[in-house]
Amino acid sequence: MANTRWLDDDEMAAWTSFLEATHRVFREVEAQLRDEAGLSHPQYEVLIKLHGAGADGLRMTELATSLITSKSGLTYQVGQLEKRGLVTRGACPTDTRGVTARITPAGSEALRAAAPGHVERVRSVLIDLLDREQLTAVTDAMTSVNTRLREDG
Amino acid sequence: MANTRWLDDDEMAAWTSFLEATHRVFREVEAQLRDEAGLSHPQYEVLIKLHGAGADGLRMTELATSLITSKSGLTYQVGQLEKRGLVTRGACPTDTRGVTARITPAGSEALRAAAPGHVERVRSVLIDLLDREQLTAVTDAMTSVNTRLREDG
DNA sequence: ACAGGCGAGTTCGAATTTGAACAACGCCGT
DNA sequence: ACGGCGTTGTTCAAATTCGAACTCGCCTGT
Repeated sequence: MANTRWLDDDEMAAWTSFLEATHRVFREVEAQLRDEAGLSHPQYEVLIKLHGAGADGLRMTELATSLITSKSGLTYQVGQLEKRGLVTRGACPTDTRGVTARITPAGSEALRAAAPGHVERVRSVLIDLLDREQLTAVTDAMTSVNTRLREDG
Repeated sequence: MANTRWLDDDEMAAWTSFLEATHRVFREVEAQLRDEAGLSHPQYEVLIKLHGAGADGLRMTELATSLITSKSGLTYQVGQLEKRGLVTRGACPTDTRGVTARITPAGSEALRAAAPGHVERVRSVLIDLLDREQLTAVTDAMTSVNTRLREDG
């Protein structure tokens, strides 16, 4: 193996600032959702995806892939949401093995109730702290990362 | 309460790309550390901080604050590292209540062993995917976020 | 039609995380 | 010196997370 290409000052600054920011942002967002909406962030993300999917719902694997989470973790979270009546599980029409998750009216309502506080917190810990130039720069950089990482899976 | 200031397209793009990227990046980094170094990312972060602190070590609370983690979580992780001989806990000279954590030679060695693979993965999932301009833009934006969020803590 | 390989979801056990409660101590004003 | 309050670090129970193993159904080649 080749010698390690250590991070130079700029690279290290990028990594450490990224690390700190993500920890801070997620801590804040998770606290807000738990305290004000009674939802964990993973649960909120599930509801958002299912809401966007409409009446057809989504297969468990599609959901896990798009949320970048483990299959077992998703099974657990969907189970929790199902217990609370925010989500239903149904058979998949085209695949006997498949499970289709759908959001319920109660789930949509929970989302409607949670969204304002959530958005406000997202603003206060990230969006509103950046000017327009920084905002598009972040989007640009993160999109680059996502595009590359989607490829080799 | 005022009407919610919903996110416009650019703002939403920033948030969703940030969300996806952080999930992907952390998933990759954690997998690398677990598989190749037998360390969790939180543990690696503890070792890094203690390594940087030198022989004086760090108080538990200082450590928790700088890692942006909960006190109880840190107690657990330091306990794990202590079991494995990578860290020691000692009384704090200036405060009877205090506990000072220090990295051991074995801990430094574990860090030396883990670092190359870790850095390589950090490069491959983030640093090397950005050009110099994007790199500084990310640092700039994340530093803004950190500076603001450190204030009202 | 059938075997082998692959994919879908769940289950399982172990490890981890969190906030709240707790015991002990420092610090400040009186 | 002392009472009261904020801190420090740990403990606790409960919830969550992960990967590996597993079951069962799809699908391709022969």
